[in-house]
Amino acid sequence: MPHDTPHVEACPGCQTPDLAFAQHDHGHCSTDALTRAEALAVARGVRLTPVRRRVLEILLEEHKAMGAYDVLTRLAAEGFGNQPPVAYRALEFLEDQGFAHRIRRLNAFTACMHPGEDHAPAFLICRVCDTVAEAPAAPVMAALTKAATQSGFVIERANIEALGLCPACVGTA
Amino acid sequence: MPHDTPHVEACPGCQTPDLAFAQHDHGHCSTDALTRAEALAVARGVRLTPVRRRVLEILLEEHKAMGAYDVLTRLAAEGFGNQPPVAYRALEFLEDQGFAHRIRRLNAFTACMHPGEDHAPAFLICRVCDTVAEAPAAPVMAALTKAATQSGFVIERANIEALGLCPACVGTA
DNA sequence: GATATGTATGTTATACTATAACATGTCAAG
DNA sequence: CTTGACATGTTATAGTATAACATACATATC
Repeated sequence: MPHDTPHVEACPGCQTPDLAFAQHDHGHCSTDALTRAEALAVARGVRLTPVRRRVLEILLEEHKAMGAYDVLTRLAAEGFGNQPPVAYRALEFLEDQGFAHRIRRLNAFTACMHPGEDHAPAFLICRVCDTVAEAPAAPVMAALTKAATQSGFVIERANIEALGLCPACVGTA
Repeated sequence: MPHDTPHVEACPGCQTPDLAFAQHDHGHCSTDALTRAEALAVARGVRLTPVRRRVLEILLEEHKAMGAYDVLTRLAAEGFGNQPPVAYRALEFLEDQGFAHRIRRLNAFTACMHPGEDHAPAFLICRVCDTVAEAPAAPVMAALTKAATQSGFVIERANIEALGLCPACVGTA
């Protein structure tokens, strides 16, 4: 088991929430997330095929929310399919496996920085610089689950997305 | 001030979260929400014009999430404009004023049942019967705000949407 | 190795969602 | 009565997503 240490404890850029917007060694985050995804795919018996893997790499490289058509453009330039379903299918796979997240507010997708860890992602979207941060949302999810349970509703998936101002843009505004 | 009593305390269908999915006197909810919206519009100096008002009525009547084009179809049938911007503008106004909510997961809109009350809406979407309930989410929002604040992020708006099974569909499945 | 089966991808076409841009109308203040 | 702000009408187009079917590729089984 090559991943005894959770990513959040090993990655300086992810260690604390307040660093989520700060500069950090993203190369480390990327390779780590990819390695984890590969291991998880094997463990689950699903196939991280070339297209799927490449899409994940692209999302990791860009390190920002990308539209399906942005991803598709990159894929096409590299000789993969150039029709929308190619991108959407790969993105759907990645989302199903928890390797990427869909940000509905932006009609966009972003790589998950903590694949394999059971986490409820909450996204903080800066309306000025468009930066997206994945915030730790276990308490948020807990509160949501509680509210749902009181109604007898069983949650399977949740989207938690906040729009506002990131630290940098709060300062300049 | 004609609205000393919060809607939630007066509406049997909204009083408790677990009734959100239950049958209730929706006619009451509708007229009440509309009355409140009218009063709020006056108080704020914004105009609840015929189109805007009609869109809100439609959302209240249907009592479910509607796509912009669904709304547009109804508007067109009633002699209002029949071009997309007509519907989108009215819906945007209603959302800005807190009279309606946008559910991004569904690309749809729904009337707010508690206009004027400062509430953070969370939506519980049943993937079987497509019913959408607006759950009380103050604790959820509090947790989200806390997480954001730790990053120095300032939240202006948030979407909290959960997909799963409503009480009725949990039973049959 | 041939073949069957499930899964993944290629491809065409189209459906659905949303907004830009500009013209026209309406209302209320000065 | 005209000016300015806001609302609506209208045309056109941009952007997002999926249905449906054909083909290829993997693995398991005979």
